[in-house]
Amino acid sequence: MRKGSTSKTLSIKDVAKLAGVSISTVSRVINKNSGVKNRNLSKVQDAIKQLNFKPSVFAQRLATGKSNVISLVIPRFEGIFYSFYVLELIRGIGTMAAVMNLDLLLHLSDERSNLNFNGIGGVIFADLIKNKPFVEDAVARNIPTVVINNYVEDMNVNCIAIDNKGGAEHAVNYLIGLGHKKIAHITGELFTQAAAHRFEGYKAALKKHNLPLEDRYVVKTDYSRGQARAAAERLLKLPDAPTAIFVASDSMALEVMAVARELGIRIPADISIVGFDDNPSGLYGPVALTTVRQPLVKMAQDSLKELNALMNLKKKAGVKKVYLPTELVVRESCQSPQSAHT
Amino acid sequence: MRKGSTSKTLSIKDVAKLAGVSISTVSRVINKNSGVKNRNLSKVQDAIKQLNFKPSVFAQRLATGKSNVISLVIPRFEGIFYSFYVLELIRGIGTMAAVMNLDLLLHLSDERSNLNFNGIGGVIFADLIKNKPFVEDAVARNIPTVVINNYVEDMNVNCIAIDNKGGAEHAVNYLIGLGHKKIAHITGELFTQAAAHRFEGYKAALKKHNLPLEDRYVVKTDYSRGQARAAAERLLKLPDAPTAIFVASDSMALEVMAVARELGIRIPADISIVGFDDNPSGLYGPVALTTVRQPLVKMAQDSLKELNALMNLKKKAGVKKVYLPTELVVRESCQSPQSAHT
DNA sequence: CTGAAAGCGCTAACAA
DNA sequence: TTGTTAGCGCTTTCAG
Repeated sequence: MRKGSTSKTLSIKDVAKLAGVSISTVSRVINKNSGVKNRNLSKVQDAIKQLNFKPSVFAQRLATGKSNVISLVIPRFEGIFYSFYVLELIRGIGTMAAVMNLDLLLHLSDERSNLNFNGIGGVIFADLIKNKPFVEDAVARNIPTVVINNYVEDMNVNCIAIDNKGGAEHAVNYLIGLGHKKIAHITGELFTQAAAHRFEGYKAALKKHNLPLEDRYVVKTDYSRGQARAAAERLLKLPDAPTAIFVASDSMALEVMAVARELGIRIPADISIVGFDDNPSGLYGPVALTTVRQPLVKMAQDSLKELNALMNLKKKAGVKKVYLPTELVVRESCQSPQSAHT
Repeated sequence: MRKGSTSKTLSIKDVAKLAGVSISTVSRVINKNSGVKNRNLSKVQDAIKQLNFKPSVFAQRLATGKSNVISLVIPRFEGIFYSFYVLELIRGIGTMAAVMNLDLLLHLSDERSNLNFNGIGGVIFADLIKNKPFVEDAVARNIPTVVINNYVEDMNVNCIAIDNKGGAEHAVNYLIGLGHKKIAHITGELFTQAAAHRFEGYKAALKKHNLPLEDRYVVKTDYSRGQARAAAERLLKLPDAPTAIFVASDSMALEVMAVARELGIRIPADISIVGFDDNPSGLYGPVALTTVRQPLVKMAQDSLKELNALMNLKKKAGVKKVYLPTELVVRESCQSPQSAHT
């Protein structure tokens, strides 16, 4: 704790002196409290402008016991930063925080982190790879907390998650409806709930239609394009190759499409591909990718609204746990299998 | 300023009471000050552990006048969030901040933002789209400040930038060395310094080798894949099509390669492509992308080191302005033009 | 409508 | 080696 730098801080006192009023009056102006005579109001406003004064949020925090600063905790593991999703999240939350006049602390945590939520107004956990203990800490400290992108069964905490299972199921049902029977799945990092649930959705859809779950049609990856490429090669070269592949992310799906093209396999004539994310990159390329859209920005915004509500509540409210629905975006990368045609 | 939530804060007093010592002793333990008897030391440590106490950084800030919190300011314009670079930056700075025990505030700013640096220990500005006024404010307030990804000529502020011009020049020189004479350039968003400098590097290389700068070989874009696609189509269908294209970002270069492939144009036999970024995505695909590597993570880390140094200085040091060198990564997407062969 | 004064949680002299 | 106390910059009763 012995580091940092000083800045000869301009204080409310300086403003008061310049305006010829007491510090309380200045405080009232800063806080837009009604009940300041117009004459004084403008004197203070002028002084503030002239000095370019901004109040210290630290002092405000201390005096009020209230905090506008919220913390966004993102687990720091390799894979997470290669995902479309983190950036969308940061963007959504960052923008919303600015709108709501909240200060956003960004914490990239790992199991060795020492997060200090003391004085923090609220916390958003994005995913829950190894940081359940931090969530417990935040909850124990009575700090408004919401977990996103992870439906939390075993803790009494608010959460907003994407219905990954439903989305995956929907996608695979769609393929089945098209007539596909040999449907492969390229998973993401299965220790993330999202990837695990997508896998489950895949299995559920197969089961529902009495299609067998075949080991050789499931390839597990870490979400990287490299592993997606390897997975695609493996699947496409199978003697009894699948006629459709459900891929756990768009960026991997794009890689799969690239591999197919290189192998002279036509999309969607020879193979159908469905991704997950609705990453704008999927729109370009020769064949627009059919995918599952997840409301990432909505999740980000909802979490902040929820947090804000919690922060303004006096009493503890019961926790809310929600799944946000996904949407299948049908574009050009799927069709009925050839065999079903000819 | 009237929002936020309270958390009945556990204070140093509670620890003191439980440990049976005075608050100063507790403070000494927290700050690892030597001169606390072992017996008391462990009593306090036990109490801290038992209560799960963490000191309030706000109170610490107020008492010491020093701040561990730094602010990362990123301009919020559409394009910036589609870039590889922002994520790398956040990752680099976020990780480094954790290591250095600094709290990282994330500010997505636009011209209407009202950034309050009062009490902030230091600021990093990533890029400088429309927020020069904020930089001026920070500097005026004597807050340690460093600007990254933008070489600032007209302000007395530290900056660390990538040598975009040199990198671009190097890339184009390489193409020229290979025998190319008809070299096109797809730019990024030219109001970013990076894109502008890359364009300048392109022009400088042409000029140096007495190659004409042809309007029809330069296409301006916003860095998006969509516009890259349009640009590629336009260039590749030109009657007198270029034999090489220098593209201002890897993600756009990948799109260009995709278009070429769709058009039956071989890479690198028919056209050579060079990107910029060293985005790992460039490694996959049928032809690995030759590109210019920019030390983004180093830039992020250096900026934080620099900032930390500034924060620990008592006196103002002279400002440092540096360009970080790039590196041409030769992979498979370039070769001598056909005409020069046959 | 305005000012004086107490206090938020902590640190840093200063005393003891 | 430890405790007492005066602030840090701000908000918020409570008088006036």
